[in-house]
Amino acid sequence: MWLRIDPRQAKPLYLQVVDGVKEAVAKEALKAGDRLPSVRELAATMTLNPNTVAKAYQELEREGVIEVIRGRGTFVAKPGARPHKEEQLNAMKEMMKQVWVEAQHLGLSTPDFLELIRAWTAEWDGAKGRESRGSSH
Amino acid sequence: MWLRIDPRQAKPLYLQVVDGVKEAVAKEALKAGDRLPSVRELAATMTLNPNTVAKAYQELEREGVIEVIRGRGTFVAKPGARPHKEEQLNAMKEMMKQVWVEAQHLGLSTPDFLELIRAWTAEWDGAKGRESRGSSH
Amino acid sequence: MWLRIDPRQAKPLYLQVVDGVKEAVAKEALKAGDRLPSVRELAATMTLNPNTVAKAYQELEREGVIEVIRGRGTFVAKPGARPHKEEQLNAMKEMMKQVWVEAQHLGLSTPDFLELIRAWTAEWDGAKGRESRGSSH
Amino acid sequence: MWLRIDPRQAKPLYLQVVDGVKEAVAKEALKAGDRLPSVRELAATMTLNPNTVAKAYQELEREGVIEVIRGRGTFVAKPGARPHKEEQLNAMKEMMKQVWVEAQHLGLSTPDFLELIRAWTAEWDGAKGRESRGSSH
DNA sequence: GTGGTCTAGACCACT
DNA sequence: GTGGTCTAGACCACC
Repeated sequence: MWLRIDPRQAKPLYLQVVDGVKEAVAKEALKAGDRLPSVRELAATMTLNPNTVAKAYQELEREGVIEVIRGRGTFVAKPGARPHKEEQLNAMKEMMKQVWVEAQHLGLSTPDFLELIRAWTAEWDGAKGRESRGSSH
Repeated sequence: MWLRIDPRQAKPLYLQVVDGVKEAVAKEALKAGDRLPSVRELAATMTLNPNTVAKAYQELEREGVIEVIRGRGTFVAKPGARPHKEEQLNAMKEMMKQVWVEAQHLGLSTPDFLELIRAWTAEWDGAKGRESRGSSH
Repeated sequence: MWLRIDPRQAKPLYLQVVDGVKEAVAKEALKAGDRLPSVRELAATMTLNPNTVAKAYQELEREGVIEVIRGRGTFVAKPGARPHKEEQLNAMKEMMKQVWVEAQHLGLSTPDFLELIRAWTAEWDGAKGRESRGSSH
Repeated sequence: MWLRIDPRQAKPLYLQVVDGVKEAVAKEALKAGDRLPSVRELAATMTLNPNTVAKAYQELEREGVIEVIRGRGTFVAKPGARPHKEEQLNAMKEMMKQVWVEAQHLGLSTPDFLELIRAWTAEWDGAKGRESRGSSH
């Protein structure tokens, strides 16, 4: 399964679902057109409240990651046509700044920092397609 | 002032203070040994409740960013001797993964992604010392 | 009840809660997976302010003694995987040194001192499981 | 010098002085009849406020560790004749219980725990007389 | 003056 | 229902 939920984490459950789906798509464990489990199915297999899953799906749809077709199911959307590009770039920069601040406090030099990121992205890129059983977290 | 608080953001106020101080230290707008405003002062200038500031300062002390000297005030700690290095590296990787996932969804290629980060870090590194005004957030 | 709070003691109330819970876990009056009273419940039964209990619970979570599951409650964590082992051993040694200093001032010989500790630990070990009533404080 | 003060520690400065003197006496770096520095001297060499040192000396006198002879100075008291024996034994047991609780949380077995204490006391006993330049803390 | 603790009471997000 | 955050205002120990 391309999703792992841990109720002990501080991150809200619905957000874990959102980020988990997005990660699966990024790692190509889920591809455009793939069908997602129904709200009820996912809730059952992950032992979540259906409301929690529904909220996650709503958020994913709002971000343009998935498409809900009434009566047919839920599908991974085609890339492109993502709304809010501007917003998301800003959010990304903000998150990136936080990462950078942490790196400074850990005493990482800029070259070491960039090299670390290069290695990590290589790892994640390498995981593409290979069913997303990821080393991290 | 090296701190900007926005009560409309979703991020809790005390966390904005924590991250703001850490960013100021990373950008060297605050240096080891510098005295921070007292809890009451900062609360007044930022129009926050003193308890909110106190909570932020306690968190910063736990992370080893600042040192509290009873009855005398709060000071930026010397770098090095930061506890929890392992955990913080893991947290950093987790955050970085999220950034990477977002980048994938924005359709950024890995080289473009790395170049973007390189440019951002150059910008932040360049801000060091220059009293941290501008560009961010 | 496995907790006794005395507002006349010098020790802060929230710390009494923290230490009380840790003692209950050590004496196995609380076991891994057991649910703790909710913040409001404990506050009511102990006639404390909910904020005080919340602060204690947060500290216990930071120390890895309990786990908070959002919207569901608070539970005793599994042992092992306790963070900060090193620091805690140092803190233990420091406290132990204080005990030893006191013993010297009371004129206890080292063998007498060790025998006293042996007896006390036997007493506390013996209390395990037996619902933690008695002897203490 | 048999005293080390660190204003960054959470422990109040006057208590650091109290405990430092008691430790020096326990380790026989200070012996009965030895003259202590005057309040002003100690305050100057330790860069403390004289009020802080005075408070510490008062507490030490209350506990029967030192004797102040007006016009002559302050001296380490003879052992025996310590007041509050009962109290102090209780306090010791309470502190010891805390140490034991921490040990339980670190997963130490009772024999390991006792052995650890035996080793530590041997170390401190061994330091007696040798000018108290101690490994710990 | 400093930070630390505590109470009271409110609002919110999450499940 | 749960815990998390925030405000307001008080008291205290320490320096």
